[in-house]
Parts: sequence; C-alpha cells; structure tokens
Amino acid sequence: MYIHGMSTPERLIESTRELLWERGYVGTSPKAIQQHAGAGQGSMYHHFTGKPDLALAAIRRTAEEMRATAEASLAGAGSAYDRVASYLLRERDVLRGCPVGRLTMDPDVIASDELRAPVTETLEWLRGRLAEIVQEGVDQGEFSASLDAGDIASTVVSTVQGGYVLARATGSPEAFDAGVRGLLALLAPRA
Amino acid sequence: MYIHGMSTPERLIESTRELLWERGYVGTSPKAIQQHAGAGQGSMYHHFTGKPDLALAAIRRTAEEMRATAEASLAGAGSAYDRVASYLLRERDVLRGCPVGRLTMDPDVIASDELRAPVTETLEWLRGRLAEIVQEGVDQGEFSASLDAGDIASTVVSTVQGGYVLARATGSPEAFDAGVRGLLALLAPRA
DNA sequence: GTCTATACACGGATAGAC
DNA sequence: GTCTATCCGTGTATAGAC
Repeated sequence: MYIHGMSTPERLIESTRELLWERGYVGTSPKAIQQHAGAGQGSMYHHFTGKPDLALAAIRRTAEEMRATAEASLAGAGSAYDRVASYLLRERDVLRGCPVGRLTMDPDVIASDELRAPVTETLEWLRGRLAEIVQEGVDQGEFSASLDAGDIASTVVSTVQGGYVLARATGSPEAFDAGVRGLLALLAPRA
Repeated sequence: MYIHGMSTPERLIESTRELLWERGYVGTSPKAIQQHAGAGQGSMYHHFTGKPDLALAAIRRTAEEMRATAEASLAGAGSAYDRVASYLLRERDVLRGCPVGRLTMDPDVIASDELRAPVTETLEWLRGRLAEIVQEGVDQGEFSASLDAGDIASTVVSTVQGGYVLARATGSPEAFDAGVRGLLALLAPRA
C-alpha cells in the first residue's frame, strides 16, 4: 500500500490519516502504519517520537483540510440559505464518516489534551462560521428573526455529524441525505 | 469494580456494556471485562465463547434498552411536536455519547453482520417511529404539509447523534443542547 | 463453574549496526 | 535515515486441575 512520490515522513502522515479515518486511534497500530506507508520500524521512530506524535501530525492536517473544504462551500456567493445548503449538499464520502468527528468517539483522543485540541477547534470554528452566515440571513430578513444563529449553526453541524452515524448504521448514504433534506426543508425561507 | 447482586454472566454482560460504551469494541479487552466484572478468565470463557459472543449479548441488551427509553418519550400524551420535543429533551448523559450510535464508528462492529444488526435495527426503528409521529403532525395540520415525515425523522435522529459528537468535542453538553434548541425552533408549529 | 497455567501473536517501543 | 534485533506487556484465547 505504498504511497508514491512522497518523502517517508509524508507517507507516514498520510498513511496515519487514512488509518485513523478507517479504524480510529485505538484501532491503529504503529505496525499497520508502517506497512501502509512502506516504511520500516526504525524509520518511523526516527521521524516521530511514537504513535501519539504521528497521530497529532495526522489529525492536525486532517483538521486543516476539513476547514478548508468547509470554507470553500461557505464562502461562495448566494444567500445565507444557499451557502448553508452548499455546505450541507457538498459531496462526501458519507460511509467513511467524518475524519474529524469520528475521533470524538476515540477514548484515547478525548483523554489527550493535545490530540483533542484540533478536533475541538475545528468543530468550534465550523459552528462559529455557520453562525455568522445564519446571522447574516436573519439580518437580511431571509430567516425568521426569532431564530438564534448559534443554535441553528449547532443544528446544522449536528445534522451532518449524526447523518454519518445513520449512514454507517444502515450501510447506505440514504439516511444522511434524508436528514439533510429534512433540515433544508425546515430552514427554507418561506415563500 | 464488582457489580453486586448479579450472577456471573450478568456481571459480565453489564461490564461489557459499560466498557463498550466508554471505550468501544476495539478498545475493550476480555481482561478488562473480567476485572470490571470481578470474574476470572476461565469463568468468562465458560459462559461465553469469546469476546464477540459477549459483545453481542451486551449490544443486544443496550439496543433494547435504548428502544424502551425512546418509546417512553415518544408514546407520551400531547401533540406530535410535544412528543418529538419530549424525545429530544429527555435527560441524557450527553458527554458519554450514545451507547448504540458510537458503535457505528467501531470498524470491527461494522464489519460483523451479527454485531451490526442490533445497531442498524435500533436506529432504523427509531427513525420509523419518529416518522409516524411526524406524519401524524402533518395530518393534523400541526406541521406544514410540505414536510416529508421520513426526512424530518432522519433530521431529528441525526441532530441527536451529531449533538453527542459536538458535546464530546467541546467537553460540554452545551453544543448538544444548542442543536436541539435550534431544531425545535425550526420545527415549532407556526403561531 | 471457577482457577491457574500455558500459548502465541501483536502493540508499542528502544538499541545499535549499517 | 533505515534495518534488524530485542524487549516486555497485553490481547485473546485453550487446557486441564479443582
């Protein structure tokens, strides 16, 4: 499972990212990472102090990437509703789950301040960013003035994160899509 | 961490339930279960064929319990909105996450048809049960006729499941509560 | 039913040769 | 930088005594 055209540390980080996504922190062993990366034992411990160090690099990169991906949807043109919809409807590998959100179910990640930090920050950033947009929608009269932007932002993020759970439970993206449709229907500006 | 007044198999199952909740399937070892239950190695393998067998018993029981708890909120009196709100607002140990939903992030659970089945069935039952109630609300004119009951039911379950993710990410139940408030605000029958 | 002994691979890492 | 050797504990059982 060699990853081509990258330095050894890069291959190790990318391999760790994939394995963390697939199996979580607890379920990912140094040996599995080395094999996936085509790197030896000594090589891994030369570049990283151990599993937590490597995981930290992987998690930080995954978090950054998620932020950039989300911002691409959210910064687009259109009404507040359009931008939220664009975020909700963007293409996702639904059955793989969220590579950041899944880490919240990993006891060793939650137990470590360092490993948890990028997860916390990314989801909090997302919530805040969505709240700004919803607030714009409220200010423009697009959404009801009775809505709390922070609450709606939390609902949006929760729907996505929970949609992954339903999709994985059923083995099909359908439940994720249904949840998103439901939310968009509730959110739709009244004609 | 002995559990009093139970037979050995009972203590093993209850211990497994707690450890699966806290650490997931991959993160739970037979040895940890034995210690938590105050049972010996031989004892555990006498009553159960191994870790998957014991986990299956534990997961089935947890799934049943979740169903019963949900039904208690959903079968109450009141309007459709009231019953959905009662489900959303019921007391939860939010920071522990959902003992059923968290299993969807466990690669070994998802990989096993037997272990996955109770998870799938429970969440699908919940979605269906909520859809019935939402449909009643639509039929009574309480909710907009333009809403799809199945979609809204998915949104409700997703919001809860995703709320756990946000709460665990931040280390506080606040984000869960915010998501629920947002959903209830969107769902509220228009005056 | 429960206990102790044994087994063998894996997890996670260190040491030192090249 | 990478490789191989080595280490010690844990994961997940099986065997057989009591």
